[in-house]
Amino acid sequence: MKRHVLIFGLVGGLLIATLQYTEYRFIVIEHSVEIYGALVAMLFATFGIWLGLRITRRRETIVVREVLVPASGLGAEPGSAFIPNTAKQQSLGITARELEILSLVARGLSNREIATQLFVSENTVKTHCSRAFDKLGAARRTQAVQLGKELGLLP
Amino acid sequence: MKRHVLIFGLVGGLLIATLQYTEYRFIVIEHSVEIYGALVAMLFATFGIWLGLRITRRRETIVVREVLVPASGLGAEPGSAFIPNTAKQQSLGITARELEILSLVARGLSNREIATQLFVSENTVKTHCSRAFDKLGAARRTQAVQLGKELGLLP
DNA sequence: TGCAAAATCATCCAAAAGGATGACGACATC
DNA sequence: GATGTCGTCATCCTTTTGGATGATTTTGCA
Repeated sequence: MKRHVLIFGLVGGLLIATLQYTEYRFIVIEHSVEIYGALVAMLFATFGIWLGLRITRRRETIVVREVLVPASGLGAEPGSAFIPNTAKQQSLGITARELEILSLVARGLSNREIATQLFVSENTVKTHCSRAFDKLGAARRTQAVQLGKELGLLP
Repeated sequence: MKRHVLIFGLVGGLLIATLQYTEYRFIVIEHSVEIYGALVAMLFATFGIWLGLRITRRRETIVVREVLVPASGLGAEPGSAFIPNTAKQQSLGITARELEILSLVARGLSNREIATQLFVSENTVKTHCSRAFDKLGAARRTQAVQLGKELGLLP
């Protein structure tokens, strides 16, 4: 991958150099600038396409998908209950309430639904969400959920 | 495919025209030809790469092999790679593309980020999302992610 | 080669979510 | 009593998401 960029820079520099050199030999021709433009455009277009082909060559993927029958546990591991990472929570300064709301977010509830369920206003939910997102470094609720799961804050 | 060639020609023509036009205004600057060359080169290189990436998108051979696995834990098992529940996916009529976008949603990406990453427009992402949500019976992306995980479609 | 499914893109509109900021009361702690 | 944290709520504004719908293109397959 890095090699390609190198080649790219090389070819670019070479072309520029060639351009500068040939300028003094053929610039006398009328409209040669346009011709230059077209030439360079063609060259780099083909090169770009080639590069695109190169770096995406590994598209021929054979995907073997194994289908498993959902016999017993669907997602829920029997016997092992979720244990929240309280240390991480504290180090991030996430309050219990914020985590509670975060877990409801993770369940796919909207702010309004969460507000109804917790008997608070939607604004309050939004505030908690904002603070939690901020502490997690998330910009969206989906991202917050993902981070929360990665950090062991959510099941 | 034909449209791409058209766009190519159009951009090319436009660039040449612009070149010709600007020539009479800035050609007085020393070494502007080189600058022109570099500019045109850059433009067409990016365009070429884009085109290359576009036309070589997605070419995978999917081999669905039905293997019955003693379904024990569908949750996060350390060391074992995630095996998507293709049966469930098919029964819900969720396409590969939709699932692909769904997995990016689950990673916490916004529609715009997904669009950028997959080289498609934001509208397309939204369409895929809508269809996937519809098939999953989800009203929100967070809910879709949760359902997707419960159904074994997402890791 | 022609059809059907899938993918792509667009527009319009409504709802949800997010950011910034201020405020107020309850409670614990110093 | 002053201070600080937490939970609560609000307003204003912007961005993101979602829904509905239609069109075009690409692709896989019979």
